[in-house]
Amino acid sequence: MKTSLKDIAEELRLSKTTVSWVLSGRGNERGISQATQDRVKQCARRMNYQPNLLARSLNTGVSSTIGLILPSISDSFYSQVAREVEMEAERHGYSLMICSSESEGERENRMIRMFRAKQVDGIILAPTKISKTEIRQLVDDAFPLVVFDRYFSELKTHYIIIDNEQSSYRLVSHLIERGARRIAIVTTNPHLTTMDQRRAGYARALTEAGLPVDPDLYGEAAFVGYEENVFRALDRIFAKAPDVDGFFFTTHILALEAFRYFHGRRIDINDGYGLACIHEVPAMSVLAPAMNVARMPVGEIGRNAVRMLLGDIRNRGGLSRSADREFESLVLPCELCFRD
Amino acid sequence: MKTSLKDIAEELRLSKTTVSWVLSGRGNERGISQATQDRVKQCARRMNYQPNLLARSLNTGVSSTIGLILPSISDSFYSQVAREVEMEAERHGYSLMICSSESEGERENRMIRMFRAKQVDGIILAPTKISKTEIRQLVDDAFPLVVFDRYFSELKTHYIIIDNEQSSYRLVSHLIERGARRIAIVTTNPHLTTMDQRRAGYARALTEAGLPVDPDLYGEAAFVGYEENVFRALDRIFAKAPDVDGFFFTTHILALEAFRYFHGRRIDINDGYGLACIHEVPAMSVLAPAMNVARMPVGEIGRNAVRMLLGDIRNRGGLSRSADREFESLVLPCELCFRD
DNA sequence: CTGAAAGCGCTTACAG
DNA sequence: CTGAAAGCGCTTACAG
Repeated sequence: MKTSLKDIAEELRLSKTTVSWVLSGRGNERGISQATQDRVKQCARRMNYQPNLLARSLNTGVSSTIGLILPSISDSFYSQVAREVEMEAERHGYSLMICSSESEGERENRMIRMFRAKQVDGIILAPTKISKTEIRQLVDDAFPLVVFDRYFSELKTHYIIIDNEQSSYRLVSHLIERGARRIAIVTTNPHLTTMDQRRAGYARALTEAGLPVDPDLYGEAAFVGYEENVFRALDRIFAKAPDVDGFFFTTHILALEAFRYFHGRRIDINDGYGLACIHEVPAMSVLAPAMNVARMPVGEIGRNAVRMLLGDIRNRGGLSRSADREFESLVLPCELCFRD
Repeated sequence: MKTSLKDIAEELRLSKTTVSWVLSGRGNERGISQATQDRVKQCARRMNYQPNLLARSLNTGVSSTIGLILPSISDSFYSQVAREVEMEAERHGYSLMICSSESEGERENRMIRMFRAKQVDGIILAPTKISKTEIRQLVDDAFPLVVFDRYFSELKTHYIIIDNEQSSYRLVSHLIERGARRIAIVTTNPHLTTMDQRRAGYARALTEAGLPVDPDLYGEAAFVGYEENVFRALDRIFAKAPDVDGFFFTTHILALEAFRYFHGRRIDINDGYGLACIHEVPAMSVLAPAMNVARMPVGEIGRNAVRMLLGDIRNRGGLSRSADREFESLVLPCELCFRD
């Protein structure tokens, strides 16, 4: 049998109150005699007492748990963020429930409801942006929430994103400096602000350099079945713009898939092409030593998300749903690595 | 304010009992009039009622939550398993708490205690094998537990591993068939059974083919700081055995690091070397099209872990700590992809 | 210095 | 057909 406070109290012929004070470390504060404290602690150890945190949470209204919802746990970017969030949360005494929305709006809604029902103290979320009914509900209820990677301009939330436009701009500008004139962009889901901003940065770099933004150099690969889509997009680019001399990939996944394409088509990408990509994976430095990358600040994202969320959690009830709540928006710069 | 059963009961001048029956879907079973049921459901919707699952769990002793402890969430193998576990758990109405032990024994112990305190119904664990005090406690308490990736021969638990010896044997045998005679092994943490078995498979393949197991062809890279360690190990192999004509990497991480080495040393690994590796990452097929790989059955691992665990959870109390409990040990085969 | 009691929000025998 | 009551395992005013 599991031992409870009551068991210890009965064993020692004390009240649950006393046992509770001692075990929660507030024995001195309550002026409980050292002798009693020792007896209680020893008995707890002997009976291998472990507090039931569910009961504590039900009583205090605090679960010391935060919920993290990711579009995909197995994606390297999100799993790195998850790691940072977990470490930082643990440092503050919080543990983590993790769910994957699989980029499905309805799943995301379900996860949010589930987390609330399980009484998490707050939620960190990389939204799918497909359906936001439950997110809106969180906002309305002033539920502690931090959104990252993507955000909603029309919703009042804390959010953390990277400087998509600026990083893209600088990467592409670098390619231009290095002599590229016909730079293709390979991107995905353009309806996401993230991707839209990256495309905008690409366009600005070209325009500022007096280069045209040529639709023939635009490659789009829908996320579902992106393997073939990347191939198709690249085939189209090479057909319509055989003079292409640079590639800007808006995600690491697209870049990796492109490498497979180049390899299959026997194109030596490391010769005569300017290359740039958002987010880095270990293999990249071998696959394309000359690839210029914008490194996602996963540590900053994770740590800041937890910091913001805990700030909100502490303030709960205080400001609560007042309209003049302060929302922090963080636009983190990527670290740019120029390699060619 | 959050609405509770009591709020609905008062609003409708019913008892909490009635409301509870209706909302838990057992209204008909309890013979509650349709009219009342409708009123309750409508009221719940109107007041945006969400049950407090903590309270339910405290009452029923079931949290419908399972804990997953991984050596590292951001490693592609573990994060893929996490994804499978989450999907399968969700299918059965369970949610997931995830922690990373960072391969530290004490951290692992802390995580286990925390999960128990938070009343998870069971734990799935890829152990660090460093300190196992809490794991032993789980076993003693007949706490639902499934161990994967590594296991303890001296501990009675369910476990899931892959056929490390056999897969390694077949990979290396394949290299031999293809003509390699001086095959090096690059491995890590030899005290882990996993790695030991892989080394054993390598040795058996050589021995059966009448080839010597040459210490000069043995490369070991400790996990901490493995970047430099891999480099050092490979330098040593090339120095002592310049006639090396094949490489067997016991993990994808080692292989990726080795590619960086080869690239730095300007060695064309795709020419004249037999290559094999356990676990596959997307980049590999581009980096080394001729790499033979054993694919980890992440789906099988995840699904079976959940299945075994749920079996245990259902039986709790029944067999409980009886010594004649049945333990399932699953040795899953890897899918072998021969590419050269 | 210690304890009796109420309460967190549910579920579930038991009673009528 | 519906309800009063006890209990899950804690915490915490309040009292003495």
